Amino acid sequence: MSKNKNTEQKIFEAATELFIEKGVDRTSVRDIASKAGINLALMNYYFRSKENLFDAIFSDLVNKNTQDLLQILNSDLELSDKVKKYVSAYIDMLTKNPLLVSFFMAILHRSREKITEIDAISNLYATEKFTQQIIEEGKKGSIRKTDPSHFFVDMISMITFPFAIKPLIMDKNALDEKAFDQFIEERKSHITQMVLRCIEPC
Amino acid sequence: MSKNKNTEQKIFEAATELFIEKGVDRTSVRDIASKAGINLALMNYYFRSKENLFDAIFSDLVNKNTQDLLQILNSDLELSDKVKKYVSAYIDMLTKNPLLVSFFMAILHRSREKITEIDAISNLYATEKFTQQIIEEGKKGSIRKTDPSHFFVDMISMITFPFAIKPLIMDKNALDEKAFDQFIEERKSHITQMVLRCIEPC
DNA sequence: GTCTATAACGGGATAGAC
DNA sequence: GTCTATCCCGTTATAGAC
Repeated sequence: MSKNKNTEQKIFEAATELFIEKGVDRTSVRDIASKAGINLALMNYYFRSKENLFDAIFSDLVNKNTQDLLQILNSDLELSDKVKKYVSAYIDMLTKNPLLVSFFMAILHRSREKITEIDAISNLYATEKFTQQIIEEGKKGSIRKTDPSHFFVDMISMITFPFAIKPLIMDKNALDEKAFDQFIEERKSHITQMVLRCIEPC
Repeated sequence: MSKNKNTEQKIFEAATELFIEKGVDRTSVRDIASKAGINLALMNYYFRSKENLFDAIFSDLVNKNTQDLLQILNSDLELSDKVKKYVSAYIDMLTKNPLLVSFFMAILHRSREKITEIDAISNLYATEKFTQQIIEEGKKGSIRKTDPSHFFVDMISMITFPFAIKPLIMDKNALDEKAFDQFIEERKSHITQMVLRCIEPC
């Protein structure tokens, strides 16, 4: 945006947008150079290759968009407040970046061999505190005994998957962009109530 | 497999496997021809282009793998039996084709502009009968009043999403293939119980 | 650091013989 | 129908001048 950004940053940002929008394999380095307003040789000067640039971008995207969410999970909040806040913050983040899930899924298919070697990925599931909380409250009896793995998978499935299939949901229910956002907004309380109801003590 | 298969079929099957395994954009027509044991010119003789071949394959994959599931949803089964059977059949299908969700998600990112123009896609949500059932049972009071759109999205999210993030689940929980299948198998009853519990009358 | 020019390759698609 | 040969284009990456 600003003219004062250095070249490396301009390349990085242009590539980020294009990768998310068109996909890595359908974005050429010429596209990137053109969007960044520089020559394509500079791309190779700053990043050694397209794949290298992609690795950097992907790690950055993961880091940037998961820090706040992780902080919530590992906070000292009471469980139901934590779930409510997590669901809401997650959905807000994805609403601001509506293609992020879809892009991430595409990468998970494209690069599944190397995906777990990316350092930033462990950020996605550094949920020890949250896990412990569920186990301990289960022991205390304040919630039903719950498998934290399934519980976590349930939550992120219901939060993120609708973004991945957004075009299908819009088509099926004849929604425009605004109505889709409304549908997603409804899911905040829907998901929260749902997962909390299922761990209520018997 | 059999030597008697005609060429068109051999191309179709080779391409299907490669597309699912490596992704459409990372599969070349030379890869396809080689795997099918024919020359690449034949690919263009039978299908006009790679993109055309892909369209045919994608529609076929959707049709082939959703018919049984749709039949369950639109059957006369009682709601809780229907959900149980649907969840189980869906998970069985995906367990047999473990890359299908991931591939489908990648396509949903790659081809999201044209995805809803594909005829076979409407198969995915021809769920009128199921929808009606939820509304009517809600009115009768045999279940809680439930928004069928959210209910359906919840179900397919919890069923399918774990397959899309399989490498992450395996890494986080230190699972091998067998343990992952076990985790998925557990989800059959887990998901069924969860969604049914949430529509129990108040 | 930034550019132009180009190398080196692989891609999809087609012509034309058989 | 099936093949070989080839076209033509876009791709990533690099060499080398400034």
